[in-house]
Amino acid sequence: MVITATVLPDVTGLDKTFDYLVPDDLIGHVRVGSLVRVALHGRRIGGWVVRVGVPDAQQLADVPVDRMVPIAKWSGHGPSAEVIELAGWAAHRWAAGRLRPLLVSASPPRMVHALAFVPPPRPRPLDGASDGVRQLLADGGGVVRIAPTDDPLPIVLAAAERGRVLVIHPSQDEVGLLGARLRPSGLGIAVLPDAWPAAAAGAAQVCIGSRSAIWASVPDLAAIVVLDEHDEALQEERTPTWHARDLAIERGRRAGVPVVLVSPCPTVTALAWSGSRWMRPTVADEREGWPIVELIDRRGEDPWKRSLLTSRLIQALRDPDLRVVCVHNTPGRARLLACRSCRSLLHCERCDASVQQLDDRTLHCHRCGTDRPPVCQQCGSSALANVRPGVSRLREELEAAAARPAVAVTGADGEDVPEAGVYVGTEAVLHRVRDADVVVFLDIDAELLAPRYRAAEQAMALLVRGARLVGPRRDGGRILVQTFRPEHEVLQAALLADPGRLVKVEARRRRELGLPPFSALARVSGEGAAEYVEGLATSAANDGEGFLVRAADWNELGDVLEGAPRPKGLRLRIEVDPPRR
DNA sequence: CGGACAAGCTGA
DNA sequence: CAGCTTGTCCGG
Repeated sequence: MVITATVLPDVTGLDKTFDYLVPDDLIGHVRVGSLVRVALHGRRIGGWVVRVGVPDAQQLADVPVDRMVPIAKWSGHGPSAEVIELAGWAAHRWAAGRLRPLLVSASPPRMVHALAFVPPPRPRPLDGASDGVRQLLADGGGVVRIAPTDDPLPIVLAAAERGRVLVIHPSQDEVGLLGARLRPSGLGIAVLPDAWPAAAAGAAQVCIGSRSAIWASVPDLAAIVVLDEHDEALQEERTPTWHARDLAIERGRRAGVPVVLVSPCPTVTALAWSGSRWMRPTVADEREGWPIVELIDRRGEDPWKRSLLTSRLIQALRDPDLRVVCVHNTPGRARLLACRSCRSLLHCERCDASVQQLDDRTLHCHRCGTDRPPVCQQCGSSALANVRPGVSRLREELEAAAARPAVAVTGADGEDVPEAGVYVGTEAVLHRVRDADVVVFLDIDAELLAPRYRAAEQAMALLVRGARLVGPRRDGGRILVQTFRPEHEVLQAALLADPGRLVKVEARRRRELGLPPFSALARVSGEGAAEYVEGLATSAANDGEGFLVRAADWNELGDVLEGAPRPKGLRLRIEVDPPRR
């Protein structure tokens, strides 16, 4: 009896599987997920085995056995059959059109030739495990809301009581720290991706890693924990734009194991999934885990004298004992300029987009790249008002107001941030500065009102980052939020340490507008986008740079997106759950 | 993807 | 018509 293997080549652009004979000496080695080398079209290439067994009639009709060649080599262990199937689901869920990028994420960083399989650990109670989460896991898992400065370790331990667990955290740094903290527990710890072989052998009870770790192969998985479920870093930025939280939910469902999603500000997506299976701290405990939040109401300001430097902010800046971090998501010097004499907004002469000021001599158009001197094209005046200052201009103003040095921090900079009492930067400053007494959101409205369906949740996530940087209120942690919308549910949620206020409003809004998770959304862009959306079964709305495609649910969206031919030779980017729209 | 092969263009 | 480019097809 002949055994064949269906192999997906590890070759970009070759989205097709091929059948090979499994030679007798490799039967037993070649399994679904195995990495192999095969001959194809006169060359030798690597690939994944996606099916093994007696060939069915269809396979034999495609290529008769006497024309099949044997697999040339077994290269190493690859993703488990469970993960290969999950990748197949994900390919449809995120309209990947190909399996390869998903299998790359699921494969070991280096070839693994031997795995010493270890029997699964016996469930046992662990010191420090959370009782509440233990119960939630027994009931099938769900959402756990914690305060921003709460320690998630008791949640991880509660999951680990059940056996082997997969723990996902959006930040690789945080993964390393958590791994180190778990080591003394005596549980085997595999920090992915390096410890891929230990995880795959079952040698670790806790397998922990950042988003790609959701693809780790773990035998007899007993639970999955996703920490900081709200964090955008859980979504892959390249296409297919898979999300570790959604993969965790599906993986848990398929394996019949509980999934726990943990966050200080659970997303509407998480709560729509969990239904009534969610828990939160007591009101008092949650409040304790937040810093003091002060809203600075700017509504009384004269619109033509608007300054980001409110008197409350200046007061904080002038206190030499306070380390102040100011967040403003606008890089550069000035992003929106108005003429002081004729009061018109400056715009690009060629393409009409708003221009930004790079330095004292140059206005730059980000859209078409045109540079010109900083002069109003309406009246010729060179007196310009900075309606929306960028970070480098702000640094100068903050330094003057603070009467002490201020440092600008942007995402583009290198490693070290110089020591200072005042920092200003885009949201990157929240990752780059180690600690602070006060975090100031200079213009949170720009986030709250951003034209993206997840804007409110993204703004909330920023506030949570700020909260972590300053620490809980008992240690004097304080965040200042300058706004014209003090009644906004995001700000009220932070002010009252009650993120439920946001979710309630946001869920209703999404439902009414037919936005995810109550529908499915994708953005199609790239030079082939226009031609591609022509072929879709549904209409697509042009949003300037690309097209938005909507469907009732993910299954339907996947069908729609895969139902149209992709234009040959033209770049096409399909982002399902578009993070930037 | 990358090799094979066919069709199209050029210059002598 | 050799020599070269460009395009399409196909792989087990």
